[in-house]
Amino acid sequence: MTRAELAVDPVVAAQRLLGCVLESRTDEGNVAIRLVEVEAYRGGDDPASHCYRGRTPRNDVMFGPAGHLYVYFVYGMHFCANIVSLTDGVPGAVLLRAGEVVSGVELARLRRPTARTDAELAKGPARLTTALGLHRPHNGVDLTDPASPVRVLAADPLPADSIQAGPRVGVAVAMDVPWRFWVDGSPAVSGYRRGGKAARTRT
DNA sequence: TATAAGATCGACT
DNA sequence: GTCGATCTTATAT
Repeated sequence: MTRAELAVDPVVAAQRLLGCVLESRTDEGNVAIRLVEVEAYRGGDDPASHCYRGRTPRNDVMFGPAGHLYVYFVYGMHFCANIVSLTDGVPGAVLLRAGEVVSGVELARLRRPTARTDAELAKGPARLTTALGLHRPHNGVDLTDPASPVRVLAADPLPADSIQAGPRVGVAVAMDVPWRFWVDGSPAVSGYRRGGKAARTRT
């Protein structure tokens, strides 16, 4: 996967990333995951994006070059990972929502002891991030650098009719834009959950 | 300095 | 289906 292929609108990059393989290499071993569910986030006009209100220390990498990893901490206990798209100061990213472990299954099981089936190992953004062993230090790594501990490997494009689209999960705003994309039929797709307790403001 | 809310998960009723 | 855990980040005084 090249930087140029990712330096496009996140809605395009998201569909392009479906089916691609994300590989992480650590001291513990390697894990590779085939992406089956992603979501697009855009700065500026997207109120659900972390960049909506401008550049901050947290979302800084989203303003940088495409192909870098954006890792952030949420809900006091989970990490989520994004792939930065667009560039030239225009922020955008693709949230990695779910995938199928294609290599390093044993290590993924160790990292995800609560998963009852292999399909659950990376079924959800925080689960996927945990299965890959990604943490705060991985924020900003270049996924297109062969020497990087985390990389995206290109895959053959999926047939258009196998890609489904729908509203994003867990966001309380902009629910009318179908910027969540997933591979039809994969057992690892996390499925739709409306914004829960944290997403609801006053009644 | 203080406070509110969050791109979730898993346990429990 | 509903709720609690847990803490960082951003925004308001």
